[in-house]
Amino acid sequence: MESIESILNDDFIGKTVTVHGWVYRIRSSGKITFIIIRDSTDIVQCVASSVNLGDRYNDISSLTVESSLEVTGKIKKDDRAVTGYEIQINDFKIYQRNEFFPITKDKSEEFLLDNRHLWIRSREFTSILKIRSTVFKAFSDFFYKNGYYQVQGPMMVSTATEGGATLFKLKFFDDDVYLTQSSQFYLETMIYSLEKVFTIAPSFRAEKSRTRRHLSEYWHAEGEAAWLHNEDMMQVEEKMIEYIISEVLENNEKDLKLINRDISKLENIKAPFPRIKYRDLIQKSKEFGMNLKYGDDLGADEEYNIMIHYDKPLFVTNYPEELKTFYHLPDPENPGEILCHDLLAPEGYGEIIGGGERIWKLDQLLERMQKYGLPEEDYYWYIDLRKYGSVPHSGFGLGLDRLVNWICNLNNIRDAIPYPRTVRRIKP
RNA sequence: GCCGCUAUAGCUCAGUAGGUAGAGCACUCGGCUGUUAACCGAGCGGUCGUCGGUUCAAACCCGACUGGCGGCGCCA
Repeated sequence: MESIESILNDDFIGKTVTVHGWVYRIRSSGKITFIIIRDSTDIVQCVASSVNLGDRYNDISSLTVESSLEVTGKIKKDDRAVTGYEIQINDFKIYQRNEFFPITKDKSEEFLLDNRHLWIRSREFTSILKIRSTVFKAFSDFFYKNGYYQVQGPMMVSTATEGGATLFKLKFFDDDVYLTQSSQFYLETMIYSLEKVFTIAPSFRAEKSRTRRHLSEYWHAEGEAAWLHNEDMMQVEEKMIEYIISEVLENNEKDLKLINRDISKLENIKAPFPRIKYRDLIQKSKEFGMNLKYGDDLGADEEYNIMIHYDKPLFVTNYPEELKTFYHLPDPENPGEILCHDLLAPEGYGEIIGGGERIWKLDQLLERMQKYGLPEEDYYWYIDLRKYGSVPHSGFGLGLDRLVNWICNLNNIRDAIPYPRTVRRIKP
């Protein structure tokens, strides 16, 4: 048995091969039928003729799209075939003869989402999922290569990380628990032994967001490292993004072409990435056609207006403390600012990473928690980390689906994940 | 939470100053030995999202509800 990709070259001309897969297209003209067969690697045109197959010809010429089969035949080079070669069928085995496949050439967004379990077989989706696979692998590989350990936190938690309003609540025996929004705090507990850790885990946000860059369940890649400061962490992240993209370029060139991605834009993504302080960005906002004042948060429109001017990702640092949550370390040199960073992706995509240096001194953390009205009892274990051998440390959270969305230049984050969960979509 | 758009055949869509519902694709049958989401002929296919209102008459006008899509806020 050969993969389709492996037989599409001149070495196989004249040889007899067997491939198996699914009917991608089928066209019949009486005594000759063209069947395009698809497997996970590629597609190939196969020719069935009544002269070769005799009585069995009708069995194969009447097949329907997505029926599964195995064919054996000799390979011929032919420019008329979609991938340049074709198989002259002289034997075949049908595994399943389908009723008609529901997805045809006309398709609405809603229909395709309802039939996502079938739509993911499409060539575009297959390529996106291959790229996504590379992104996940490259993320892990990068951190393994840099001495990080992979760890896992719980998905069911009793406290919020970001804020109270966006948690999914569920019953846990007699108690209420929440689905995690971030594994950050649990990663922080592990740096005191492992020093450098990362995780890939789902995070859940009950925000009723109706946008093309939000999911209710998304894949969160997080890292946390002892002894690193904000700038150190940014250097790790830019190398990580550069590595992931270089791996995609190396392993998925065919897939990027199939989805019509402009590869030169990705080839340009090399560290270091530019950095700008929030207050400088506010000053510069007029150049980007906006009139922002200090204290304004960067919304989707602002990120877009900024990032269409950059061809590399951009770090925005030193946000005012009011714009971010309680655990960020205040900048001793710039009162009112914190040592944090967001990474905005180019081509208008916007935020893909949020990170920064964490407060590591006990009194400072308690003071900030009080300001935010957070109950110390619920966070006793997080507070304990500042009592026993506390050290400076930094971390980040990356939205892997957002990264895939950008790398594939997709229009909607839904198409960066096989089964998107949004406020309006829980099936299939 | 707020704003906008949308719902007609299995799928994509048209439809009318309010008067018995239409095309393409898919499917079935027939034809075709070089197709490229083939082509030609015939057939099959609808309680026009649901409920209510206006009217002699509603897919069409009005209201409510439900599903879906997009935008904002929030974030990754």
